[in-house]
Amino acid sequence: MATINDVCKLAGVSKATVSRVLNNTGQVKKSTADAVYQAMETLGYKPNSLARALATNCTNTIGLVVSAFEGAYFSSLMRQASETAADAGKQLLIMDGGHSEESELQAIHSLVERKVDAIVIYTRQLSTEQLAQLMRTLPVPLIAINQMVENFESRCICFNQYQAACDATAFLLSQGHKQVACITGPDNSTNSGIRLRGFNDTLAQHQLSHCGVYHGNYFIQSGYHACQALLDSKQHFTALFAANDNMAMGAIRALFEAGLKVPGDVSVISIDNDPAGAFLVPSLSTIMLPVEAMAKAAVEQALALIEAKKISPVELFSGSLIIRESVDQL
Amino acid sequence: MATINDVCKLAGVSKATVSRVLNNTGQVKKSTADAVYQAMETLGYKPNSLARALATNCTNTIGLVVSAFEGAYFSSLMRQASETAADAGKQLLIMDGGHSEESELQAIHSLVERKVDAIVIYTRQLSTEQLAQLMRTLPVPLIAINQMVENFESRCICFNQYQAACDATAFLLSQGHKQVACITGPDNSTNSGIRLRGFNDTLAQHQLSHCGVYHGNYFIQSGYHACQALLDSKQHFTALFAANDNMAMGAIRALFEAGLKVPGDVSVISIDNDPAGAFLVPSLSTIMLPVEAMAKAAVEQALALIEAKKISPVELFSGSLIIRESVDQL
DNA sequence: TTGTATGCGTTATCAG
DNA sequence: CTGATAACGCATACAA
Repeated sequence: MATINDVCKLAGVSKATVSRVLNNTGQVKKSTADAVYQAMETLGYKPNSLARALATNCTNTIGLVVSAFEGAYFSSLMRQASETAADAGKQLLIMDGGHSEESELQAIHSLVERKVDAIVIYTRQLSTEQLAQLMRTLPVPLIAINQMVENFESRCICFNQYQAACDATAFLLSQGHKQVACITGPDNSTNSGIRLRGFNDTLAQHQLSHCGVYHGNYFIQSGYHACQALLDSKQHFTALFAANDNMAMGAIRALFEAGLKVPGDVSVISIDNDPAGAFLVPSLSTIMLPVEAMAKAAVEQALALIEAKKISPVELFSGSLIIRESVDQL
Repeated sequence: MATINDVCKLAGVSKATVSRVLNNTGQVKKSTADAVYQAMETLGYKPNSLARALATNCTNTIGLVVSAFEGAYFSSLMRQASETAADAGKQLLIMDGGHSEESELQAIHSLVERKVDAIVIYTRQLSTEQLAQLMRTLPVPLIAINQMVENFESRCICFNQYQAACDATAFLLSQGHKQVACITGPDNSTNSGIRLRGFNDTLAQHQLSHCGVYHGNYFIQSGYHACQALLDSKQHFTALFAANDNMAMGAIRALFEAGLKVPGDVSVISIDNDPAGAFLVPSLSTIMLPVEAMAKAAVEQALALIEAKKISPVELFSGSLIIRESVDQL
């Protein structure tokens, strides 16, 4: 591995000059610049990013903490974040936040130790208080996806969870359903609670109440098991609202195994718009969650904070209803 | 951010001593060690990983290049690689290889510049010659998943693609099917070609030939479109072999839209064992691809190479048939 | 336009 | 057992 010193010798100049032509900083005579380029070329010189980072205190890296690698949601999140960062000449360092509060905190601190320039986190474990504290004390900007932190609104990229749940539920009601069950996320999850509230509030507006609420963990198996529990309860229902597409898929399987047809016997709607949903049989009605736009916004906000630009607040992202086959009129 | 110098002053010792207690290298009197610990504690000192990496030429990071973030296959790959690396005290730096040869090469070089200790790559673009050259010239160990490179067998983690395709096809034939079509991967992909060969060879062994071969790109949409093309060809077929679960899902949707029942009219089998396949209606028969074991093996092999241990060759991983509902007897 | 010298935060090799 | 001091590779203020 050739270093800057090797280039110096071959080009017959000093480190400072090489550094100048490397970074286009300061004036360099064309002829010497050419000599330097020539030397770099023949040596196959690549600057050592570690040394550069140590000297400049800037790694050109943005950290991303996700709470899972599985599922279309996180795939889209990672892809878009990666592309947005790349477009800005930064790299994305993806870390698994694991499934506990400690592991998420550890992931953050690990990124801090690695001197990333900013951190974007999708958290399912940290409270808004913890996030507020981190935003206050961390040596680098922290952007949160899907958590609203008071006094740090411009660092929060949020989706209108409540509205999405309301829209999904309202659509079921508009199709004549009056007996609606729900599979939502974990008991201790803020967003899961909000979606549940949207569901219940919408029912209440129509003088209805739910036919059972069960909790899953957003994975497909949990939807399957939650739906089995729902069926075991013998509560009659003609429609089901699942808090995400994966759980809806699991639920549809459980309904099928119970001899129930979708949407003939039970209509199903959920949230996310996993691309696979369009190809299922029946295809899945859902609320489109603009995760790519949110990921892009999160990284762009992080980039702005790195540049110490004045950060403009971010819009609240909202979903839109996508009607497919899994919901039928009663 | 407290540095080692701050710790020095507070503890009243030299950098060397602090470094010693930090890394458990050399003898330190218990009392001074305690003083150093105390100082680190009160200052909240965290060693700067960049400086450490610059001095030791070791970043404790392993690079992983994937060719997509989407799909259960890569999710499992990333998760397992991440966990295996973490268990060894290393971090995983995931990079998108993009969809071209150049972008894959760029990802590799980007990781090299970042001084990762080793690189694991799942490539769909690089030829074995290119990989051989990289393995020969790169300053860090390179491990390839799903490509066999001559003279570097111990750096290749491979799946028996051929056998998997044979097993899948043979199962269809064993169920009495004689008119079998195929949706495989891209035309220029080695593995796609191998799977196709396994398919054709197995048919030939039974004096049969295929009822159409179409190419997709492993995404669900491509399976859908490939199957539509197949249907448009008016070739009659009672079974379909798809090179991965995603394309099988897309194909099933296309069959459904054409009024064909799975498995009543057409049986479908594929390769991967995406966890979602078990929950589809009908559930998907497939060949289990042990991607997690392979990811683990890849990272472990990388770790061994970093330690300059003598690397033992790696087994050829093979699949196993998983029979579910999507295949029926003729 | 170019070179010198210093610092970034560690590790590691010496002496003491 | 401990402390100077020289790397590691690069950026940059200051001189020339």
